[in-house]
Amino acid sequence: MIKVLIVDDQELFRESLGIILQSSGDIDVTGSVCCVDDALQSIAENKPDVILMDIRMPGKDGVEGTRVIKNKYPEIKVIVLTTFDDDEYVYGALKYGASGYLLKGCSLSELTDAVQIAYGGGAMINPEIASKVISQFSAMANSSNGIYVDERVAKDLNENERKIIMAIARGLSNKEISGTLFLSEGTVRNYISSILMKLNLRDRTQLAIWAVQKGMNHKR
Amino acid sequence: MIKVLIVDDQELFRESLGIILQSSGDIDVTGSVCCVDDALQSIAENKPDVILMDIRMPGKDGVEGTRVIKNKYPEIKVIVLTTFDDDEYVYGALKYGASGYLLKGCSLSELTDAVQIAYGGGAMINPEIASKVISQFSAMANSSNGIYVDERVAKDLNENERKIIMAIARGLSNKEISGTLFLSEGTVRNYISSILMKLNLRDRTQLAIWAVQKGMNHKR
DNA sequence: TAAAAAATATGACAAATGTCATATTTTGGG
DNA sequence: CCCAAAATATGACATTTGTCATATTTTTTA
Repeated sequence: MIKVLIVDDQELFRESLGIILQSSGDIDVTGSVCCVDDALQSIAENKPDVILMDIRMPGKDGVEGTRVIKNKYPEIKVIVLTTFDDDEYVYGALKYGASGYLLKGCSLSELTDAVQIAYGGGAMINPEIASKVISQFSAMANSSNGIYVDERVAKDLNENERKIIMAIARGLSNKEISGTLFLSEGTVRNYISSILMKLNLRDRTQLAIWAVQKGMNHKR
Repeated sequence: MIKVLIVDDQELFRESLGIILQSSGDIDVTGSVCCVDDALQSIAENKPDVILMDIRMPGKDGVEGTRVIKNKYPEIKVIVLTTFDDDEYVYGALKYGASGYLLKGCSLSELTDAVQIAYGGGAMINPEIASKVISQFSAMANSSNGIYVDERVAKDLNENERKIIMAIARGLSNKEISGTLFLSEGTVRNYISSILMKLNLRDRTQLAIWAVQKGMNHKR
């Protein structure tokens, strides 16, 4: 029996999904909660093998949830449930080690397949999503490469900082950046210094790596 | 009818696959060739919708093949066939826009599904491979970012050079690399200097960017 | 408008990086 | 064993990078 926890803020969806899965044979739904915090509680109690996690939720969203959970329980597999137009979330969740990505509109058998595949160490990605991943994927900041940046900090970088990061991620030197952005070289250096401080990185190379993985190395 | 071209150097595999697919109903195998060059010929004649391409082939391999074909015929879908331990190739092919990645050991129905999904604009990735993609995927080198390295030169980098590049792509300093690879810091610097020369790049940041985009920033 | 906040700049400095010429050591044929 | 090639090392050097304290300028706002 594979122990499964469902995390979704819509009670109706959550409960009915639970009932269906439960009746599908080799799946044991050990919990069904509405948010990440409740999930942590339930995990501690029941130690599920696989977690089905909605991506859009009030409070911590599924991406954050995946991060928190995989961080604390790396052995638990997380399958992310999403609607078709949730692009922004896709890469984040994969980055944190989600074992799959399923459209909410998938069939029951696809879902149970995904649970079993995830349980076995594989990953299931809906074809529709896979093509997005392939075409748009830029990178995963995978903690195994040592470059980790707090998303919240990354979020409130201002316009200039972003421009400078993009420039670095395209391989420009300080002098070139200075020329491009019409700032003195010293100012550019100061900006970089402060960016590195904020993101807790050591040098422009680490910054470039992070930025490339975030797909920030493209004009437009 | 979906027109399919098979590219694989093993004649037996290629021919039998062709026969099976042909008999599966809505697939029309318009060609079955042993190498990329022959494939280009066949494409010109038959304009297939989907190409099944082996990854290991003498001459141009499947990655190069995907690149060449997608470059000339972006509308043709390429599904890459691989064995389980072909990690090195995976990211390359996806980068060039492959519409799927299948283990050669997959079932016939998985294969026909994949063809249909690819034809419809989706992408099919074997669960086993998907998990690798998720855990190791690093980035797609999109030529629009200005860091270009001659593939032929890149190909004959030796073991140590690769190790150093990987280290740089993970954000390590020269001192750290020296410690990791048991070389003196000076030697590391010399290596880097020569790598930069070979690849025609200016500094470690550009090298890191390139390497990350090639997916070289992961252990093992 | 005056004060406060921000953006931008400067210069000094230490550390890291990249280049080069030149050893020294290791290794694989012959 | 010897030699030549390779891998590795060293030191000197110029440049770039990152940090910091401290201006100067511009913008915002009270």
